[in-house]
Amino acid sequence: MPKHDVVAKVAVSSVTFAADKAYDYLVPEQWADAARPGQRVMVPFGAGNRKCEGVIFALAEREGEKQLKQLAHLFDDEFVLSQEELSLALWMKKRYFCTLFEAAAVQFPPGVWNRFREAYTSAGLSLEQALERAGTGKKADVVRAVYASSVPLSAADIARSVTAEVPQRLLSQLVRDGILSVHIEYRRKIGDKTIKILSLAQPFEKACESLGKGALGQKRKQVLECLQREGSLPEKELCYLTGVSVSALRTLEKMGLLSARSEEVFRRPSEGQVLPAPDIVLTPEQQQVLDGLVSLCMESRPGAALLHGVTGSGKTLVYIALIRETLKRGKSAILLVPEIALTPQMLREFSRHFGSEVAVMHSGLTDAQRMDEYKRVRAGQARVVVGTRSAVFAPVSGLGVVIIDEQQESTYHSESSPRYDAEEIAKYRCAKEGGLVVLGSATPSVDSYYQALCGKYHLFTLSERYNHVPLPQAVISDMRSALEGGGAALIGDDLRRELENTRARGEQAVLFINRRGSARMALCVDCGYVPECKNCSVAMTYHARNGRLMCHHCGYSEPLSAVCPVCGSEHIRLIGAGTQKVEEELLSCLPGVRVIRMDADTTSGRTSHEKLLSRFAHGEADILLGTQMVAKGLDFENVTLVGVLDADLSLYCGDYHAQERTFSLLAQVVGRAGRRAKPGRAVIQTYHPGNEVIRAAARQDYQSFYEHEIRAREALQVPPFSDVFVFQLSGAKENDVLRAALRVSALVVQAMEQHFPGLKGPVLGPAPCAIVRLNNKYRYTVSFRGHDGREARELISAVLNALYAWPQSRGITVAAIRNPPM
DNA sequence: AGCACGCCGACT
DNA sequence: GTCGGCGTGCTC
Repeated sequence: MPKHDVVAKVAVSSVTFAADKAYDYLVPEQWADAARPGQRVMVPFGAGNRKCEGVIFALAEREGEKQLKQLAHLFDDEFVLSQEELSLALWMKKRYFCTLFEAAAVQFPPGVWNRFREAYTSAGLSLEQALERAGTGKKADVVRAVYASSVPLSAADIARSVTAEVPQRLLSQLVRDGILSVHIEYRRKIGDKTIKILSLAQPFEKACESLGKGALGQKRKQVLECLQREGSLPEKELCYLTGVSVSALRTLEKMGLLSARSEEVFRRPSEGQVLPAPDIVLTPEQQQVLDGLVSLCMESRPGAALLHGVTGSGKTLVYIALIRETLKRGKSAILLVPEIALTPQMLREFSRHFGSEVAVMHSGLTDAQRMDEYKRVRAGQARVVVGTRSAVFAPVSGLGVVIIDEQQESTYHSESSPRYDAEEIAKYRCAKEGGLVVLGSATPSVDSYYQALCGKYHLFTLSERYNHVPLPQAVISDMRSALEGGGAALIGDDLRRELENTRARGEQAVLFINRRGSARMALCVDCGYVPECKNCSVAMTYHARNGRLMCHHCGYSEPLSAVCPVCGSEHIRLIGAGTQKVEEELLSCLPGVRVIRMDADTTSGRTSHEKLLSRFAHGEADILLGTQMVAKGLDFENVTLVGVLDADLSLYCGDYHAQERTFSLLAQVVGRAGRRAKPGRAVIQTYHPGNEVIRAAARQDYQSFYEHEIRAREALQVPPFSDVFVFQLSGAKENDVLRAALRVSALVVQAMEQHFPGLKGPVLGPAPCAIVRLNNKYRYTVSFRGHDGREARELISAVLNALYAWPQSRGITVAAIRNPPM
């Protein structure tokens, strides 16, 4: 009997919130010296002892005689969370109501979690012996599959090869009976990110011969036809165009009808051509802000600063100067940007200033690249991290400053568990490490601005545009008159005139269409039927490029039918002002105009996006037309006109963020015009020309927007005056979800009355979410308002635990969110 | 979430 | 008689 006395407290994946805690495992002697807190492990978990990933949170002496399981595997010590990171995970569990494992896992570079798998091989018996021991039925099939394979198979491989579900239990039994053996296999080192390009392996006619007749044959034929037309296509693209699944393509590949090759898809911005860093020349105003920020950094408890700079005031230059100062003091810096702003131009800019000191972290990188960057940061080779939301966890040492650019963007809130807010994580880290949080924006969130005015944040303002370029002159164009004149024109007279003038001067224009308005739906004119997604309660969107109706939420698609499935009518029309329709209208009112369209139809890959932009930059078109994606971060010398086609569409929807979002979007779009020498103009088309938000955005007048909005917030008692807590419930059966939501509501009321007298106030809901059914799950919310603090968090934890303890909550998942974005 | 244990109906 | 349906309780 070996002496085991070291116990590891492990956060285990696949544990639900209800059962979440650190589980005790014995550390086998072979690892007794190697095991450390923060290390990744595999553990047997649950009745089936299925192998789960885990993270050691602590090591302890064994106490009591309780039967404990052993760690199954201790991973290498390449990626280990520090004590601080483990503490952060504990804090995140309390704050975001996630599991310990989830909170720990986000702090590792993504690739580390899928570098291994459980692999099954023969235990060395002959096939006859093995079959005899295994018996008949499914077990025999599994045994045959594994024994026939020359390479180890994962559970998924086995399931695929016997074309049936294979429960873990069955595999465990076969291992226990000495028929199969299992080991953990590190997969081949992650290579460069590639995409799969498919093409016909045989001449089209010949390939068609081997297809079946039925529906399946038809679908396959479509794939072949598509390739015949296009030559070769990326796998994803082929799925999009034909609506078949990836696995269906794999089958065709196996049948020898398609051939595949790999192509590298993304390259790190090359470090070879590092240009000398240009001198930073700050305006007096910028210098003053910089001095203020730097002196805050010097304080022992720096806190947070809000940098409010109008569009074009040169915030980026201040960031760069601030980071430089931070490095000089021997500290590190993190700059967070919204996904969309992370353009190659911007990265190049940072490389020029900081060279190899910059590490980039965002989802466009391959896992291997992210791990490399992670290692460079941890080793102290890169002390400047530029990245999106998750870069806030970058393992820098001596954190001097975290800058969050365009701080109001909702991309800083994670939408899946752990639902963290990067800004809060930044504050937590800076509070521990003595760093400064800088929130930068042209249109700060109302909440942050309020905190700044209260003195909770230090407020800095950049009110002059860099080089004194004047703000664009914005015109609000009343579209109601266009409506009266019959026909719902998309381009009003004001905008048309401006477009003509701009074109006559040889300058360019950017037109922006709200995403909500760009959706084109199918409609049966006779019975009013609108095709909905079969998984979600939303109308499907028509995509001209593949002629299919697609669901933007779950990815389901079907061909546009010429006949109404309800009444049999053939009068199916497409409605909605898609970018394509706008393009048609542009061409008819400005003959010969050159338009580049940017939307889901024209930009499927990252490269096509960039290609379109560079074509526009080179003057290959007069007008760039697109959805949100044209609103941000673009900076073209020759663009002097910006048009917003439907400014209202995001105003009157749903929650209390709508006004703020609309203002921010419009102000950014308007700010795009005339950023250099030439003066800019903007036309905002709206059906509500008197709306305060739109008028303020046209003037780029944040102050008056704020004054207006803060009063509304006070009246509604929403942030910053009160916090909003939302329980989001979802499940497959609508009645069950509703019942659970009612239960949550009752539990909250009860808890308030009995244990949390400090929290009182109306409990709202259950209310259906905007999209009640999403991916075949029904969704309801329950919410209440109150001040955030220990009490509120304890109440939520208590309610969640009580709900999970309630038998009828089976099959229901609940998330609790404080002040949800969007 | 999985998975096992347990208790009821339709099959060899 | 037993294979397999899904109700309920636990996971070191």
